[in-house]
Amino acid sequence: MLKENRKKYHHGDLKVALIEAGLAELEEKGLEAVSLRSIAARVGVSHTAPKNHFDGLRGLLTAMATVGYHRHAAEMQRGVEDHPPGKARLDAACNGYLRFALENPELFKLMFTSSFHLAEDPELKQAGWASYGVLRDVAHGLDWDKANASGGPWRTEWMLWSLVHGYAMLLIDGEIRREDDGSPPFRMDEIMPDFGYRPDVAEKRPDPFQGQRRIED
Amino acid sequence: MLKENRKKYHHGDLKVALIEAGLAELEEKGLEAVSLRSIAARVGVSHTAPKNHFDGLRGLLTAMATVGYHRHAAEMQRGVEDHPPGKARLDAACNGYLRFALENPELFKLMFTSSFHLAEDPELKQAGWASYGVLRDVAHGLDWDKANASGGPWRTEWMLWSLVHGYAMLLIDGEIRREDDGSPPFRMDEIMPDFGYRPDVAEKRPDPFQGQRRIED
DNA sequence: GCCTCCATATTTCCAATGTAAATTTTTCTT
DNA sequence: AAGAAAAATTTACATTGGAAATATGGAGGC
Repeated sequence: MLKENRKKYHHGDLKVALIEAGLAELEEKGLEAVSLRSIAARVGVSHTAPKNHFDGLRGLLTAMATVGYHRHAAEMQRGVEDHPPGKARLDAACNGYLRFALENPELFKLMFTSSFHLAEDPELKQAGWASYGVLRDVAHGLDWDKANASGGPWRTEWMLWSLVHGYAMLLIDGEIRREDDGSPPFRMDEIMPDFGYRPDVAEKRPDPFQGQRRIED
Repeated sequence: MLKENRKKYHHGDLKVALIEAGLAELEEKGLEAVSLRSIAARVGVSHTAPKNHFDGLRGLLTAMATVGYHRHAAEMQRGVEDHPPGKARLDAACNGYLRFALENPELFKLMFTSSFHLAEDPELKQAGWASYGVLRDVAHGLDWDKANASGGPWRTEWMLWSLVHGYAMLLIDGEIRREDDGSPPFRMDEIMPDFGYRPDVAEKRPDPFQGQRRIED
């Protein structure tokens, strides 16, 4: 998937090996503790070997974040397909969003902290758009703000995204936590307001990405 | 305010001087680029001088984050006092939340990234609670989820906090942005749903902080 | 006023990190 | 087979956070 055209050099597929090792180090040690040298050592190459494949540490983290967005999108999509359009599908997608964030907290923080990666990287941007696109698709037709329609066509999308994202962030960082243990996993409907599904507005909104959205490159 | 009892040693008030220098460096260079050495150099002391006042870099960042929470709470409170309880007051507090985040993005990220500071620091926790308390107070009596009342007594608070916090995070990181420039500042009511104010439920909810909330120490 | 004590700050040193440059090794092309 | 190109290593360097030993200067007792 991320493999290069040429097959076997000294290492074989150092690029993907570094990404995988980086992802492992990331969740083991945390975002602030990952280092180029430890990732390289994990793969068994010298600490300057990654330079042939990535633009420094930031470049490697960018590639890792890109993989993160792909998995993020897949995790949302997982629950979506089992439900018809409407509230159930929205819940499924949001629970996927939360599930990914809580199971991959360091990767999630990496994805959404632009100072750690190269935010202008085309592949990263595309993967991010694709991930947002999943959420956007399930929000399509859901109207949260019937009573107050000002604020532009993306208002509901932004509101929904803000809600899920903020909940994920506050949970990851420990700002929101349950007192009692043995509790069930956090789910989106714990804080989700009552949405209405209005098929009559389902076709009225423009696509801000204009077909640029796709998972695979 | 944060000044110590003793007044003038070699430097005078190195502790607060370091915090102020740290806050300046933070917004100038960004969260990932601040260093103990550069902060110490800015004040004009050796790079190990901070060790007498803080537990390493993490300790200094913790003190900076604590100041950040105080300012955050003050910024929210600023708009609150001009409005009566209800939607207007809520909007004012949330706009304060957003304003602070957008004007102090690096400090905001520091506050809400536990891997950068010492999350168990008592002063930090207290300041964080105080900040949340402002938001909680304006949410008191607002009922967002009339139709669906499951999820515990903090459901509306968590929902509101998630919404504001997620919007702030996505704006700071550039995930949400306007296409056209010369645009007005982001405000919360752009994504805020229609709240209802119900004085009849205003006294029913327990205080999870039980009086621990206070701005000044 | 002098002297001791101790908080404060400095100097020195060290390991770890990211990056650059030059060099070596391996693979590909012709 | 030979030269070119790619991949990886070696060496070097500046910066960082932190530890340890040392110096400094004010506070309080006499």
